[in-house]
Amino acid sequence: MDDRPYIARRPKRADGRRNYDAILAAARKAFETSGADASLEDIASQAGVAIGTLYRHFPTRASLVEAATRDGLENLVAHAERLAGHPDPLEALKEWMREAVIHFSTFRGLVGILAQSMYDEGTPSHAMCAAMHQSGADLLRAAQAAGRVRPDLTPEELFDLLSGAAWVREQAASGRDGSPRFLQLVLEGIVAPRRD
Amino acid sequence: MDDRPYIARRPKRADGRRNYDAILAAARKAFETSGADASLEDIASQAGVAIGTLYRHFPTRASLVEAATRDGLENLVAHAERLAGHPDPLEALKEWMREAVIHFSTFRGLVGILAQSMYDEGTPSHAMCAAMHQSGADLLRAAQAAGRVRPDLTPEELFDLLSGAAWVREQAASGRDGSPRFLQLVLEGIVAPRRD
DNA sequence: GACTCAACCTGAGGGTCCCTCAGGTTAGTG
DNA sequence: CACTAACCTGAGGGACCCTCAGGTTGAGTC
Repeated sequence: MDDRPYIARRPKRADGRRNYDAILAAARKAFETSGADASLEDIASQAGVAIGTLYRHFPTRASLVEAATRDGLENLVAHAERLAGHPDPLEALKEWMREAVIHFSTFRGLVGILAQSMYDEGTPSHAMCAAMHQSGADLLRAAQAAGRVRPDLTPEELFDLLSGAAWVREQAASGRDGSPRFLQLVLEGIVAPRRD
Repeated sequence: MDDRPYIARRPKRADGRRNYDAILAAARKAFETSGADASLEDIASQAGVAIGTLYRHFPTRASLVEAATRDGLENLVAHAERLAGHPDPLEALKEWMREAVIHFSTFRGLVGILAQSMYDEGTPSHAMCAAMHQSGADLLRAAQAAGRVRPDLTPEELFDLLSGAAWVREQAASGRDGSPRFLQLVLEGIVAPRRD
């Protein structure tokens, strides 16, 4: 009947809100150190709460991930709006992409979830991803209109490049990090070819 | 004492070889449909063998993955050697990269394992990855020597690009597949800039 | 302050998967 | 045919997942 994705809402009762916040804090910490497949039972016990309580507030792992990353992605969208008026649309796009890659690789496994959510409605993070898609597409279009980015690049391709860069960054989290270089190469690859 | 990675060897006794092969065949099928984290117990039962037998031949999941993908990666290295004499070194590099991306994304989760193995000795797939690294580096160097690829690109960066492309391909396995386009963009991005 | 009840919490428990290991079986050799 | 190293089995303990029956409590109402 109602197959909309479950988006965790901050509950109404005081004890509910307390636990919700504690779980979220524990989850952020656990995701950071163990990746998106951190043990939910560990998170619950770290939050000082029984496992059933965690499931009450966050019925799926995806809904917990969504709640844990919502702020960061909201900031990303907000930043895109600020950048919309930038005098140099290519520079604006580049800066946004750099920031996006960092957010996408906040913890191991996140970029996979986001890539999944991007085109799969019925996923908790889909709404946020759609908003980001919009932001990225706008910045891209502006840079293309100014003739600064190859005109055949689509927003979907842009996000593939972004996701790839974020994945490389997340892989390299421990050790050699080639991701700034990766994005650099990608960026240099998508600028409009100079006129002959 | 001996912390070399465990590489599965084809066993000596006839029953051992039979089971080894059956497990490998079942594993290939399971990885293909369920990804690298397919259930080992399913694989064992699919092979008509008890779980202990699977662990006897393949003490770790990584060793099973290594055995299941060894052939494909060996082919990739062999292909590189054949391409070494290609008249157009850029075309040779491109073709090899296209093939590499396909092999890296044989099943979901493989490219992550390979990226891990690339710089982590003590991993079953490390030997194969090192060989591939060599192959790729040779083709890259040749294309650079011919002035066809930007000279500042390192082999490590090449493999980051390849892995990123493979990851995007593996993500999109079900549905929209942007991977040929991804690699295309990358390839166009790394060619040497035309002289002014 | 007592009452009410929806919201909330708990943790036992059944399911899946991981990996180990003690004990039984068998292929191949002399 | 006897011997043994190689091989096989599957029970079992541990981690994690997720559900649900039953108990507790915050907050509104009188």
